Amino acid sequence: MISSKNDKNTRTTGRPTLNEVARLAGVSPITASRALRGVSTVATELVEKVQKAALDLNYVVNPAARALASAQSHSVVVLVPSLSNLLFIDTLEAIHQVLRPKGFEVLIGNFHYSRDEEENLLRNYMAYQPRGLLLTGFDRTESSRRMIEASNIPCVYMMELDSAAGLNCVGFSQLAAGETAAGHLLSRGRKRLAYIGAQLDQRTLLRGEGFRKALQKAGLYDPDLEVLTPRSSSVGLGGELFLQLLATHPDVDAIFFGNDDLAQGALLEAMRCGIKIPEQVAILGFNDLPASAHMVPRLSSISTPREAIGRRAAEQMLTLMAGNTVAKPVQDMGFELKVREST
Amino acid sequence: MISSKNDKNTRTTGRPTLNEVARLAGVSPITASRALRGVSTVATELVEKVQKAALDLNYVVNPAARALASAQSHSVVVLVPSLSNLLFIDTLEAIHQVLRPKGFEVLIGNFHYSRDEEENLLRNYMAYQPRGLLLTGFDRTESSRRMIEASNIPCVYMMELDSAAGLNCVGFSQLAAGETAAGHLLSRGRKRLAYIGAQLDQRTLLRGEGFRKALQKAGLYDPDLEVLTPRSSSVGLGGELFLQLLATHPDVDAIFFGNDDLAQGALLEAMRCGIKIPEQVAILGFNDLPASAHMVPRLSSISTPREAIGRRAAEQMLTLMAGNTVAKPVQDMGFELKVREST
DNA sequence: CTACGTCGAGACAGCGCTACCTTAGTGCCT
DNA sequence: AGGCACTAAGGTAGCGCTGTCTCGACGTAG
Repeated sequence: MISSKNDKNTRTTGRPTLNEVARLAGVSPITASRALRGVSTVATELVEKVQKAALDLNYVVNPAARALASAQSHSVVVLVPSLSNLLFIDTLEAIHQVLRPKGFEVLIGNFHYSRDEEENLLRNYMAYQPRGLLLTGFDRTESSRRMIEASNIPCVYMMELDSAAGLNCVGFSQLAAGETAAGHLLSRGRKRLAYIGAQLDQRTLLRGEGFRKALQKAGLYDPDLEVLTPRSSSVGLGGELFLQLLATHPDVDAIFFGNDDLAQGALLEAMRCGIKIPEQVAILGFNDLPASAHMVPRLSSISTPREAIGRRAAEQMLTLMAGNTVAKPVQDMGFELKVREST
Repeated sequence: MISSKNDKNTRTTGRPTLNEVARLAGVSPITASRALRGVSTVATELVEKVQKAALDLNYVVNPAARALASAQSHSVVVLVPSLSNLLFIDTLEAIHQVLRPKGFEVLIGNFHYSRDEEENLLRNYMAYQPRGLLLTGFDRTESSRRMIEASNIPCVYMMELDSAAGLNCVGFSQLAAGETAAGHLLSRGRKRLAYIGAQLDQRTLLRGEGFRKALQKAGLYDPDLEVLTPRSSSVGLGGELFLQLLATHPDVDAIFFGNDDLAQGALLEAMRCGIKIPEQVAILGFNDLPASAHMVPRLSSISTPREAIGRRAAEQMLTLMAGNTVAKPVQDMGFELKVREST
């Protein structure tokens, strides 16, 4: 019944199959499969023969067939809240760099800082039976959480640590970053410190919280100087909020911005209006985006290890996907205060 | 032999299958398949029954099995030269927006402006038997070209038009953009016009070429005022090149930058050094990045339809993947000169 | 009332690969 | 010397889905 299948069946892909490789190498298909996957129980000599045959035929596995037979895909889903500020690009790049060489396909989803959209993406991407999930932060819908739980797919959380309870996560303490920001501005002798944050994602809020706590401790907290808006972070918005704040509170002498683009916008508006930075107002940014060091004056900022987080998270994911547990599931990658001219 | 498979076979995914949906709906598996795919030869009544059953069971197709059986994946590969300036993000987003709702999976590859890396990505991604290729520009290795040709996979080229010969492409004329830039600066009465470009990708070169041609026509072309560097485009680099050029050619009175980040860097350095923009030097950018309108002075720029290009390219791809030919394979999406304070 | 075309539904088989089990072969202990 | 654990290779079957062929039911024309 197997005999001759020499007719031109249009259902095939036309590409060489593992069977042909095996035939050419003079081994059974299953041995060829094992040889190419690097399963240990194949003699070195045979492995070489198979590899040569595969090369000769220009063979590449059919991922669909592999996924079907093994009930496992080779894809890892990464969900990020935004691509349009450069924050997550570095992280994504690093993830690619680690995962691609190991044969994993990276599926990127952008949920635009929307919990519902994240849930949607999650639901959609679950269909691909991903081997792993790389998620941003801990703030998500209950359904999302249940879906992740129920799926039993290894999951690494990126960017935050503050609410890591027995989860695998790689990031830094957003709270501590906020405290550091406050500490730095206080050390400059400032008394009227404001926080301006946009997007209002969990991380922005946590940074604000850290900032607030530090100010409370110093007895300098004023809720009026906390400007939060759900609008999305941008240079234009930064300038706008900066001017608004100064108009209503002319005595403000330091501002911590939740993201560098906001701070950059503030610097530009300050220049336009002749407001002296840092003499009148000290300005501190967050994330240390590439342009920040070139602003006038050069923007002080808290530099975040975005690339390192991506790399480490991907490495952790590899460990988890191999069925091992991670020795140190919570990885604090820290952050670094870059003091420049604006403070 | 088929009889009872009631034992817990670990090879299954554990998710509901089409068979179970069919059983619940009281139809044959193949009918269920057709019903869910929207194949026309199924009675409306049955379609509804199947859809209800699928919903009840929370059924989602197994893409691997589908791909294997139909010898067709549902993935589309998009290769872009960079993610780290915002250029291609808008395009990618638009592509996602069009392709995802149609059930296509978007695989993103970043080739970092390297032809070899693009070839590599192409080779790797070919293994997934993508249904379509969305590529950036026409400048690639001969092997890449052959691979694309041989694969017989529909392909849409984005961003450029200038060398579109019978290919499907969506973009705008980079040459014309360069000419427009020159025309604008000339209309401001400038005589010593420079072009500063980085990265040296095909598009940057084409814009330079358009710019040069226009200057030659005006009899104002000076090769010394053409600064090209393979270094990657950034705010810092822009400032650096700007200062260098002014140091060696203090008489320059207008500069067209190949990308806005370079121009932004120039504006910042100019401010730092007290160089009056546009009085001493007019500065024109390219791409109209979000921050440009907020610079001091506000940066004039040529705005490019990045989002529209992505959308249109994806739509074209849908047409091609459906087996149809595109009525208008070359789509010129144009560009728009935004005149602001810097010129 | 019969013949024929059309259309909706099902049976069958197979896409390319790998999990599982079996078999053959090796060395080592009792 | 026989049995046992262990390793290396192969045989078998099936992952979940869809392309293709087949069959039956229905409606219309002669």
